[in-house]
Amino acid sequence: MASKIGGMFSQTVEYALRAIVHLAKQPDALQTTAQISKATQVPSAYLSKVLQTLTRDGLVEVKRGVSGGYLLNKSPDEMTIYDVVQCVDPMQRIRTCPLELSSHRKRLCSLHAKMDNALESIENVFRTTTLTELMNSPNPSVPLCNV
Amino acid sequence: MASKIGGMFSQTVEYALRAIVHLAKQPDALQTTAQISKATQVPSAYLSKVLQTLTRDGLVEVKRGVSGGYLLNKSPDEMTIYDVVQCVDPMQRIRTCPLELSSHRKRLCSLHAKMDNALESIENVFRTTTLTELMNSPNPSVPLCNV
DNA sequence: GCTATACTGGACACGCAAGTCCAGTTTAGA
DNA sequence: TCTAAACTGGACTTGCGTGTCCAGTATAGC
Repeated sequence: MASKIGGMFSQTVEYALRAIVHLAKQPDALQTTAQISKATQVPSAYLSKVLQTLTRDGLVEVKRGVSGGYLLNKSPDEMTIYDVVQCVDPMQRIRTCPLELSSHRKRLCSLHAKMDNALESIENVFRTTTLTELMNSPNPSVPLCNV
Repeated sequence: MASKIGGMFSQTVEYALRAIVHLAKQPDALQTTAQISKATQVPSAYLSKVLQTLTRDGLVEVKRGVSGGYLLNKSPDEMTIYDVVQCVDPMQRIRTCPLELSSHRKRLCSLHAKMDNALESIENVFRTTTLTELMNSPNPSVPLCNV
């Protein structure tokens, strides 16, 4: 079992992002679980669960039966990393005191305020990165593509 | 069992930070596990494990036996949130491709580069926040203090 | 030195994330 | 209509994070 990415992101988030990026790169051809699994190296039985989650939230579209498969359900420039993360393993900003101290109800203490700052900065990165940006990055290594 | 803070930070990190902040506020008196547990509302048996970890890395000092307890081992302005996090539940920047695709060895693909950006921004917040800053924040709610 | 206080270390329990497996359902195409 | 391809849903396993408990050890103070 692979452990968490950077000690912060769940394995499921990593898998979902790989799958979504793969679908974004194949806009015209339905991709079966087996195909996505091969391309992304995500275990296929588990990938199947992840794709079900993505389907339930409408991020991907599914066609069952022979010659079925998955398709991205939006334009890649309308979908962000944040959308994917929120679908499979939602991050929540800290809005109330985890200790439920009454005096912290309205305003977080400095500790939790700082932790929430950290979450906010992640949220900013994720909300502003579309799939299109991931694919068109000047970075020479294309996601998932071993060339 | 309480779940993860913001879906990102482990419960252990939250507990360790509460304990450290409590110790920072009591620079002159050894604090027993029971005292810290009461102040921070961390289950004492588990807190004891967390304090052992903090002790092993030298963040706190322990004195055993009668009238023993724990003490912060550094000045509060020399210890950051990052130090505590790295001690109990280290975050690691993404430096190599989680898929181990050979072409990604030297340079992360845009997806993992973005995820690492997110980690970097957390790291920045945590590295630059000392315990002193947490205690002297203009924020009216003092950490852990229900007043 | 005795004793009560307090930490240490190991064993154990529980729940959830990750991962597998399979019987059931849907559907294109022959 | 039959069949094979492909997704669906549920049961099951495993490992780890969280959390408990207890016997052992260290030590201050009498």
